[in-house]
Amino acid sequence: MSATMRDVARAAGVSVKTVSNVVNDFPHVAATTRSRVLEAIEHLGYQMNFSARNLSLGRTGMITLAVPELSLPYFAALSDEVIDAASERGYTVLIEQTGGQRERELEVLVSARRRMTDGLIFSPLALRGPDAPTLEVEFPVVLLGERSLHSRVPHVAMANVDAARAVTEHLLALGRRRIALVGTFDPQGAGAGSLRTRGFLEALTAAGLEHPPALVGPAEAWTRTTGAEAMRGLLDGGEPFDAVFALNDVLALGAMRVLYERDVVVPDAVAVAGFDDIEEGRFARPSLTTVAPGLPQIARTAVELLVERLTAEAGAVDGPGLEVVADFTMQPRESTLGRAPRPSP
Amino acid sequence: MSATMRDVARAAGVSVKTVSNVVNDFPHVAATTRSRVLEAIEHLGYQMNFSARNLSLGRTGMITLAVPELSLPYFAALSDEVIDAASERGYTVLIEQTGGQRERELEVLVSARRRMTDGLIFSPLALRGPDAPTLEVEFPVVLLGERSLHSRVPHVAMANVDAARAVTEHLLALGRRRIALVGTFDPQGAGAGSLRTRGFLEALTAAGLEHPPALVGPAEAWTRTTGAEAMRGLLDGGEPFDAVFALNDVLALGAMRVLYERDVVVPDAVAVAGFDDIEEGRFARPSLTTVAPGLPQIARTAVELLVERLTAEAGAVDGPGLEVVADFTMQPRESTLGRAPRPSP
DNA sequence: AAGGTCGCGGTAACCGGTTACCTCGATGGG
DNA sequence: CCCATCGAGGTAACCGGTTACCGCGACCTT
Repeated sequence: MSATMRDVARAAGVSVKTVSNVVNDFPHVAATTRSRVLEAIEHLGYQMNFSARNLSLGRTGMITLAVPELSLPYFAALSDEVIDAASERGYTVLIEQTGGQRERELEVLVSARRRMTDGLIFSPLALRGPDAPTLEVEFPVVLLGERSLHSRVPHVAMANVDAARAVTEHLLALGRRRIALVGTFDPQGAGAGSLRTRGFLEALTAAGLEHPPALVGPAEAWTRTTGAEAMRGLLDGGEPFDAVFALNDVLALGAMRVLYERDVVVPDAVAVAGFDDIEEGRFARPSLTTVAPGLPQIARTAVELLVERLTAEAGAVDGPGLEVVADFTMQPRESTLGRAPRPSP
Repeated sequence: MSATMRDVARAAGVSVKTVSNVVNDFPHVAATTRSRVLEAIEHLGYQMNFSARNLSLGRTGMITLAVPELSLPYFAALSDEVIDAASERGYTVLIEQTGGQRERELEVLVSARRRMTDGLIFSPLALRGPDAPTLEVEFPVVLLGERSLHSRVPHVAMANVDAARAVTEHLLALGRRRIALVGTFDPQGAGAGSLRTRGFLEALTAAGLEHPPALVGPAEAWTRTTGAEAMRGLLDGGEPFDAVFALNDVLALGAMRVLYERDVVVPDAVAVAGFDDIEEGRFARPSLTTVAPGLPQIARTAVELLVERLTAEAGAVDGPGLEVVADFTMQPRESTLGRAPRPSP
């Protein structure tokens, strides 16, 4: 079908080695030879066969990014950033959707598809401590999430506890005292939700407050729909509250929608805060107070760490469970502060 | 490093052909032989080398999906669906972001990275009629968009004109007469925006109305931010309007945000409608009237058409510029209808 | 002028699968 | 009882790159 390196070599009157030297920008090629080869390539419309190169080199130049679901804005934004960062380093990204299901998350680690790539950036949702040994695989892995899941694999983490505490302190500083939590209440776990819940409880405790169990709107999956359901449950439960901390932004947006439907004014009656700083929140009505977890930094760091391991000399030993924690930034907006006063014209 | 097929063959006391027969589920393998091979595979922890298989087969089992940007909700949802549909057919998806820039869109067609995959599902934004010849490539391509761009490549299109006419008719039926357009006004072009604009103008014309040029809020890129800017321009322009048709949902959401900031009540003073039916619109305040372009159908059809071409016998000639148009559905919501009356308890 | 060095490029083995072609033994029909 | 047929599995060429190793001429050194 299409031309091979041998064809090019023949056409240019050189050997395949020389052609290879040219296409790979090797130094020792005479200028005249180089141009002769390039001309032959142009003439024949030669395109390198990547499967052959990959087989020869023993690597593919691709990495897998495993996320729960692309239609969740946070993961779409994450993928966007990872693709760009990887692209800058010459890597191509293959996205795997796990749906946040434990079974599918485990499969990502062993699937045939994974073997087409050199390494894995993994954002697990359902994996628990006991699954840690499964992460002991023979290819480089970088985890997005806390080290608590596994101590020997590099992690890029958010400051979940600190950021959640900051958000909660923000609500407390505004005088809110009965803060409902939207999301799974599981302060003992190791996932992002558990850590954010811990930060939330820490802030309450520091303020001398307790958290009544009735002020939890449970949401297993983190979507707008489950956020809405959780809020309906809270409102129907009858326990009064003057603020809501949702474990992420889509939950918060789902909750805000229900508050609107039930004529509960935000933030006058109930202040709402989320987590993630997805763009949607900036344009919501009211705009959503949240915390930016440093997504660009997270994506770039993850790619850097992975590429570092991919290109490491055989002798290079990776450090003892490296963990990078990204910087976070509070984003106070209308859903807690209220609407900015309109300048009178 | 890791075991090869030859190692497995040796361990099982058979030939590589037999191992290959086993792993590929060939029929003529005796049960005892099969189990012996499987045992050896298990024992050695054998994993197939995909680069070698790909080289041998001349295909990779991967397809490229080229979209403008993953952080745009519509394309995130599209990617989600395409990945799942491809996965069901045994294909892996590699996502390429073009940023909607013509240069990068053209590069997708020739880039080294593309050559790692067997085919391309392409959602171009900036390509124009003159670029059509570039689409004449030697690998299968399925375009998302109208056939107008190129007649010999299969297309999966939305009913852009009809759907936009339907949305506009909906606004007209509600008594709105001065409808602003948010997005690029270019009824002559071939892109989605132009087609939607045509449908919009058709509906106006049919109602005996003209469209004053002042009622255009231009937005080159289709994002919340540009939608907001366009709306500011419209409001500052002073030309009164009682409705807005935004060429897609994120534009509409950006516009609604500005209407809120300027104390313009939606839909009482201005009704707003979008296009795409992204989930965000269902949870917006007010919820966004829009039209669902049949995204799942589009994604599945595109994958089907591409896979069909990838697996086609050499003799199979593809039809003369196949075009599939997905079904659309109006989604009237609060941004045009107003808030549903609360049932009194 | 002989030997050394360096730049340039050729030859062929190798990466790890797939598969055309072939062999061999068992079964069955005449 | 012999040969045709068929199922099972072996052998080796091939996919198209990379690269270790080697040869050769030109220029430099002393």
